[in-house]
Amino acid sequence: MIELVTIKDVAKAANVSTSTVSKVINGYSNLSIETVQRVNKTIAELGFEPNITAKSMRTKKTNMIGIVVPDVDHPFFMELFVELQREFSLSGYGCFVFSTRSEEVHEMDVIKSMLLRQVDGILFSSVGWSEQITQTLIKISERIPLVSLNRIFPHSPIKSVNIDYFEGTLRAMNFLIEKGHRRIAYISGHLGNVAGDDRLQAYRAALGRASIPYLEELIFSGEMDIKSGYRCAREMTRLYPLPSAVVAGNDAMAIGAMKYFKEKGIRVPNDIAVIGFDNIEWCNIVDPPLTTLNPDVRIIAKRVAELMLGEADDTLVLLKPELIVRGSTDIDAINVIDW
Amino acid sequence: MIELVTIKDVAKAANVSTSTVSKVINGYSNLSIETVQRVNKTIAELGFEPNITAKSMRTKKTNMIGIVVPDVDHPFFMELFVELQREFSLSGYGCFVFSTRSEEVHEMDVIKSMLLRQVDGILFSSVGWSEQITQTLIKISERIPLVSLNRIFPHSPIKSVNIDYFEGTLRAMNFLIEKGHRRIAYISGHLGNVAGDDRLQAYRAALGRASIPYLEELIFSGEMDIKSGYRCAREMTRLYPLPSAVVAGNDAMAIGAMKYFKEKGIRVPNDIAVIGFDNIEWCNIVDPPLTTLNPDVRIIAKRVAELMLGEADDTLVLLKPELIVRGSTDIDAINVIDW
DNA sequence: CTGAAAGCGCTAACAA
DNA sequence: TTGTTAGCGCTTTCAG
Repeated sequence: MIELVTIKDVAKAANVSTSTVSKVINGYSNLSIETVQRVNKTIAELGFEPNITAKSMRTKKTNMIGIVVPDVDHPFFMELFVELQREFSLSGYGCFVFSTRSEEVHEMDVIKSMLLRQVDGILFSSVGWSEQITQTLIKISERIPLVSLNRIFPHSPIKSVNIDYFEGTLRAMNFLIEKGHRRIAYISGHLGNVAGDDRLQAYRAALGRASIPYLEELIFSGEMDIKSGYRCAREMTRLYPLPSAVVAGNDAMAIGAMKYFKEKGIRVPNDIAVIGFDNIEWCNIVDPPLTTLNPDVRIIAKRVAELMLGEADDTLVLLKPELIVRGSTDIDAINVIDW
Repeated sequence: MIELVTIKDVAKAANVSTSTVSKVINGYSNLSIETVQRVNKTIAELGFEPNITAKSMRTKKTNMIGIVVPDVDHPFFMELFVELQREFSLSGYGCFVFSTRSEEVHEMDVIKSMLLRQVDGILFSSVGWSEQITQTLIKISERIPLVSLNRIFPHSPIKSVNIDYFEGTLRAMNFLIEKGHRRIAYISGHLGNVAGDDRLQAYRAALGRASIPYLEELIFSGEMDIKSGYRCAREMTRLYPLPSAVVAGNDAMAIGAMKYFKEKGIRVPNDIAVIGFDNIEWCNIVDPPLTTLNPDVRIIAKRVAELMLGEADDTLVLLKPELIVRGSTDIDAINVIDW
């Protein structure tokens, strides 16, 4: 089961050369059936398992994909990681995850350790726009497939899979505006971070189209986590009048905000409607269930794998998230769960 | 930044032999200061990075740890993984995660892929008690360090880190009994799974000590996830009278149960008190916040790393979880969050 | 203190 | 159809 038998041992036992064994292992065609059978039998008998490290060294392929996310702890990236792992394992690849902890300073370190591990491909989810990192990534992409999540690198071999945050946020805003909301707050990710910017633009655009003035005071900014949402909500309650709705850059912040509102007796959605982004599992657990945009992690993972493994010709994928209406915006939303 | 410069290039450029470069890299002592400096300078100039694969091949060490959990999706294992990764990276190790999806049938596959990847150590969280797996693990443990989570392998080199589920459950039960609860339900993990058994025993023991009869009808069993908790709660409401408290094998099931109660207008803790196990982040988010047992993931990760890397002499670690009282058992629990 | 040489386990021309 | 040979990039005796 667990041993140290090498290709050499197999060769000797089967009375063939090591290269023949190698060919059998790798399924070459020009081999006599008889030989193949004999070698396979010996392999089974000796319990031989090819040494992947040695193989990697020769072929310069590790069959490992590096996945870089801002935050492994975050439910969205967690769910994404699980799907990616599933997806890549279908093609015989393993996955490493690395977290930049949402800080640009860590991005270079993470890149270094992946390169050190000789990954065959990288999925990179950027935090910021640092020129140095950008150049490094472009350079890397000339050697190994690099797919970027939610950031486009023009004029480079870097392909990208993007959630259409603009469209998503627009949908959320239009939904609220159609319901009559006029005073809508926005809880953004860190401004200047990749995670923050275009969602906020969509917020502005939607207001513009509805001729609602953009008010600086309605914009809050956090770190994409529950705690930040909670804090932003606290800030928000200093406003008078309170906004009638709030859109958050992701579910975690929306959930944090809902928590604060609940503590203060502010009712969701009666006093304030809330919309998140990501459709993480917890949207269904919180009370009321959270209305959100669903980017469909499964599809994302599939597209990423396709681009990475060269199974698709696209170089840029843009995924439009679907609005999922639940109790945090509609008091009588029917939230059927098939449990 | 990203290159293909080898030890050979460095050697040539620095006018030394490859073995000298190797020695410099690995910090050998018997080298003239002058040489070391020159080599280091060249290394920097050429931007040389040692090829870890080649190194692994020679040293037969990959510096990778394999982590096997029943379910990566599960918040508890997620949090554990993050901590383990942090902990092991301190010693220069990377981590793979593998999920057995809580099914014994997948355990062997997972073991195989880890072995194929030549991991230097394994953390294994068992699902069941299969004899075949047991034997395989013992065999592996004779070659590489194997640490088991929550399961003890007597008479083998397998060390283990264990959460004291018995003690924890006892604490939960005693807490409830002291508050006057007599009719206490229990939501267990799958019986026959490692995750299920001793917690249920503690439940029984606590009842026994308080001279409360054990009733089969108060025992429910699920799959350790939210959905299961929800379903068990649904079953439970068929009972008359409703139990005044329920203890769940983990937080996810407790949270699922709370969700069902909420939907049915059964108030927690007024109508029924709820206690979970794990102290995952979401305990603070749900409403009311969930009383639970805290096994301290951070400590677990630390101990695991110690045992794995041979930094501790223990062979068995037993961690007593602390009861954290929140609103799901005490209507006026003060749940201070330092947000 | 430094270098030559052998080899980790495997693959891939190239020959036979 | 099969075997010979030459490494991949690094470490590690062992000589010098």
